[in-house]
Amino acid sequence: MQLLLSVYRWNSIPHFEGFKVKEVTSSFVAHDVEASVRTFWSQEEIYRKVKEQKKNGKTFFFVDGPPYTTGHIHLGTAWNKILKDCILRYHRMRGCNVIDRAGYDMHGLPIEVRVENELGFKNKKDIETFGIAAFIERCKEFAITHKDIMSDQFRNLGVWMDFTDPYQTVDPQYIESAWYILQKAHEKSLLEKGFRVVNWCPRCETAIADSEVEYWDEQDPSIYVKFPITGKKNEYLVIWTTTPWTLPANISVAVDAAFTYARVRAEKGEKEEILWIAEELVEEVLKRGRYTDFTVLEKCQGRDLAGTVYESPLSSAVPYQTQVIHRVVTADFVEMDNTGMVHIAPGHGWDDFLLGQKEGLPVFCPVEGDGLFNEMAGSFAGLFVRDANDAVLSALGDHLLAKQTIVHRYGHCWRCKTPIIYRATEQWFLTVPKIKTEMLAGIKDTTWYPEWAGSARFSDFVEGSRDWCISRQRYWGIPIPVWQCSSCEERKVFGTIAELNEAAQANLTDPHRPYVDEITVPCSCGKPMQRVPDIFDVWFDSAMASWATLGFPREREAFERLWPADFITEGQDQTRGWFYSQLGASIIAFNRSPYRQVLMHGFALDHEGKKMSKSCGNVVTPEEVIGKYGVDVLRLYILSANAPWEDLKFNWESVQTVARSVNILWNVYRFPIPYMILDGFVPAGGEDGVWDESYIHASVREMPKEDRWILSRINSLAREVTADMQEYQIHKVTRNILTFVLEDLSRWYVQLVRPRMWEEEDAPQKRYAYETMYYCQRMLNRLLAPFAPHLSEAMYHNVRLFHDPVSVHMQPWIEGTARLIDTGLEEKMAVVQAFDEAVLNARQAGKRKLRWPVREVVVSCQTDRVEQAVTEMNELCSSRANAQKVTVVRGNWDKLGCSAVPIMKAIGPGFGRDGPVVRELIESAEGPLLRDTIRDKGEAILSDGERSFPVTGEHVQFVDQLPSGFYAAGMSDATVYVDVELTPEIEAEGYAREIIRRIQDMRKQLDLNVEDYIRVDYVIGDARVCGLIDSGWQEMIGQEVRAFRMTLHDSYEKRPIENLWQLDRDWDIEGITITIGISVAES
RNA sequence: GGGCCCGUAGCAUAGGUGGUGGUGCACCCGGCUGAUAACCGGGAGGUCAUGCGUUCGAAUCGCAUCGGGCCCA
Repeated sequence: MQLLLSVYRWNSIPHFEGFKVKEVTSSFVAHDVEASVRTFWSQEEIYRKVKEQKKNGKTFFFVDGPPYTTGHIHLGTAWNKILKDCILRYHRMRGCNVIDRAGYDMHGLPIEVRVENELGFKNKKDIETFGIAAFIERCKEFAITHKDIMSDQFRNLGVWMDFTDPYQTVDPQYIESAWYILQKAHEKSLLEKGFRVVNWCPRCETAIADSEVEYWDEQDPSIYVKFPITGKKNEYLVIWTTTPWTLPANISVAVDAAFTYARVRAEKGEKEEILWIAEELVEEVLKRGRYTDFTVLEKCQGRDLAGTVYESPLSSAVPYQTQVIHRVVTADFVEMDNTGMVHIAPGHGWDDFLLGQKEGLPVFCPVEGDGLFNEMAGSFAGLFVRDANDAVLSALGDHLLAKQTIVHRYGHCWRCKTPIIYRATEQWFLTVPKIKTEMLAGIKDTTWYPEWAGSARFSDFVEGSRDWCISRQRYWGIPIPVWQCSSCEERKVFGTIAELNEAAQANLTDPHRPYVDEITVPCSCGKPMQRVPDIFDVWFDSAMASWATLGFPREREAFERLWPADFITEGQDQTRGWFYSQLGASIIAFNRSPYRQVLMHGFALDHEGKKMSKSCGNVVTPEEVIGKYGVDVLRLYILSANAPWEDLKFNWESVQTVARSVNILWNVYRFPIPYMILDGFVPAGGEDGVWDESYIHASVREMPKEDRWILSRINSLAREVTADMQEYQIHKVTRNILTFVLEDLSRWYVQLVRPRMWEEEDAPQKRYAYETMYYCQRMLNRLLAPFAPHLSEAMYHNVRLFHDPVSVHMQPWIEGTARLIDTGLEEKMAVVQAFDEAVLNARQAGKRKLRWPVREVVVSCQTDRVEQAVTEMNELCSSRANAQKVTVVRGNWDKLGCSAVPIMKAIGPGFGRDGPVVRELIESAEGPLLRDTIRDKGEAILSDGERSFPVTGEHVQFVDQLPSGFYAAGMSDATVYVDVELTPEIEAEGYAREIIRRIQDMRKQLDLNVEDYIRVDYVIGDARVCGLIDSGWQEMIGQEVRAFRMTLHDSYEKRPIENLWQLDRDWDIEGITITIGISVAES
């Protein structure tokens, strides 16, 4: 036997031409491995070469959902790109020519706000003063530098997408794609200009989308206000609001037609008033107003109140209010809370506005874009709306019935966090509801993963879609390509820059503001047409990504060949974001869904399932994980932790577990390498430097069972993994692969082939082991490549032959070869594994270490399955169990006795005062005989010589009695019995193995080379054990530990004093002290 | 307030079409020591969020409640 105690230096090992496998580090150092792989990729331009290799394959058109260029990625962004990367790598391995152009979302308010902060700006006037051109150049610079930073971060995740030429929403060509769609919308009459109430940020002075509104709790006044009814004395309608500043714009009061309202006389000390309040709420409202008593005078339904005319309580402060005829109307959104009457200001609320349209109410909005009241607001002019609340309250005077404060969710601008207001303004809209049917059909034409993401969630969302306000009163964005005549109603929508240049006789190249604003187009009426000043909502920008990334409309060929996208994947928040905007735009432009398959993924949350946020301090960054465990561990963790569409609850412990699995993988990989190097192993057929599987296919029939088994297992694995990939069950895929590595490769196959690996002769058995192991490595690397691209590359790189492709990522995917799969063998091996576990279990019960042989293991089995497996694999079973023989018996084992235990609970009532007699009879009966009798005849007659007692199954239970020295353990459908009784022979071998192990350990402590010989001098004080070893085991020990000379003494005193050993120490073996000294022999 | 998803041992995760809850980590005990700052085995640990219902029988089906996520209002 060959000893392999020290680490080989690879350059000192001879190797064959064409295959130069190297020794590898003893544990997996992620950073070194990943860094060297990264260097290899960039130096050898592997990504480019892989794409080159696949360029004639079937195209797989993927569209990257463009991240916003904030400049930093978080765990969710990392997940998103890792998911995309592994799917794209998988398709490339399957031979696809993958369109993998990355994209970036680079316009919009977030960047404007960042730049404003950098420049110390407070509002829009500062920007105008600074100059729009200078400002947007700063925005552009910000977007581009941050785009580059993010590309580097993505590359560091091992993501292989085209980051050298990403599509960018700021490119003129991209902007044209947006113009194109607006032109289409215009042609289809889906573009409307309208006066509407929108979410408005008074700081940014622009409309913002519903999706840009963030809600959180805010403290606001909660007031009850009396509106005097015209022509009645001292009689009021009572309304409730949390926004006093909207009262100057009050036009109406809404009631529910079916609610009952009460007219009550309310008393407060001397004072009396007549109030209208919803009947159910009277008491509560009056309590808040500190009224002392009330009487219900009259009741009526809401519909009867409609038409009632009232005065504004602010008419003296707001002159405009005196011109308004305020009346009560009915509405379906009124609820039975507060007063049951709703204050309506059509200029300040969406519902209010719609109701106003329906009822023909005037839209009054005395608030400017900066949130200040204008002259129309009378005495409030110049005040900021939220600051005007107090002024409004005092102007209400006695009309204020009650005032409290309330904490409620209120909307804020997502960028600057200013509380938003609702404001009626002129905006541009896409009338999405008109294309709802087509959108729903588009959803059905798309395959969704999971299915409910489309059929339930997204469909519901589209079902409730409203007009989309696409205009923003800002600077850094795609200008809306609408030119309007200054004098007539004429307007034009341009679809390309060329079209515009031609119409305007201009030479515009950069279509951004302010350059595009300078272009005027002559109108047919003779007057110039000017561009409307607005830009697009930034959410609109990415809507056309699927064709903009192909250069459409400027380029047509790629679009016609590739569009729509084969696949996209984004987070669940994009249901209302990118999934929606793309679908809408695509229906407008082409009347079909822009994607064929959509995978909706989850969010990255903290370990408690809470959102990660800076303020909570629970943020985990990708860099942190990479710093501790490396990129591939992060990737494998994130991909295996849960299904893609479920939220990820980040958990460091689980990351650690994945890291451990990866380390075991690394160990499995490096385990055979020293032996292969030593033997100069070259895989069969590899002499020409290219490996193929033909040898395995040709030899599989001759190979040992365990080799055939692992070959079968890895091919079964490939099949399962391929099937799961089709369904994007990536968590199952990665778990399955890691489990295979741990259970099948590391814990089983490697253990089984170990002895074959260290055989000295060039035996066919060893060759098979090498070939099998080599095959597994090559296959496993491919299966791992999409998920752990660095690790698989590093391993592949070391075991590939000289003319094999240089990268594992150029290797084809494997789907599993049917002829290598032997499910029967896999099932039998599963039985052996269960047997192995049971034996270890029984040994433990019998306190017999695995190192000590046992005489016999008996398997009593209930099924053919176990019987066949243990019979056919008997040799393997014996070797695993370290047993001299493994015996299979069907049914009960005849040496198994049983003892009868009386059940007194049944014997007492059954036999009365004879109970104790029966008990003794049962206890002294012969167990097996009694058991068989009761089994066969239903009862047994026990007699004490005088009387007989019929005993049945209810009186007695039977307990197995193991023969002396045997210990049992159960397994599925069988029980194993292990005889741990010692014989001198077994004991001798046991001690010999114990001694060998100690000497090996000492060699390791001395850091001896494998080829070094030693001298051993040892003392066994126990005369009997000394005798056992001396009776023929010394030679075996000597061989195993590579000793020239073994000197054994039966007492310490007999040791030659003059000898000094390089290492000399006492060992306690099974309670016996053995002293061992070793030294290197000078040959 | 509404839609969708999720809630299984300390933590994480399996459990189509209902039939006595598996696995990994951590923990405790033991083994191994020619992959070794590794590895293997065993043990303990669960009101399957809660309640009600359908059923001979529910983690699995239905309804309601609570908690979490995304989205909408």
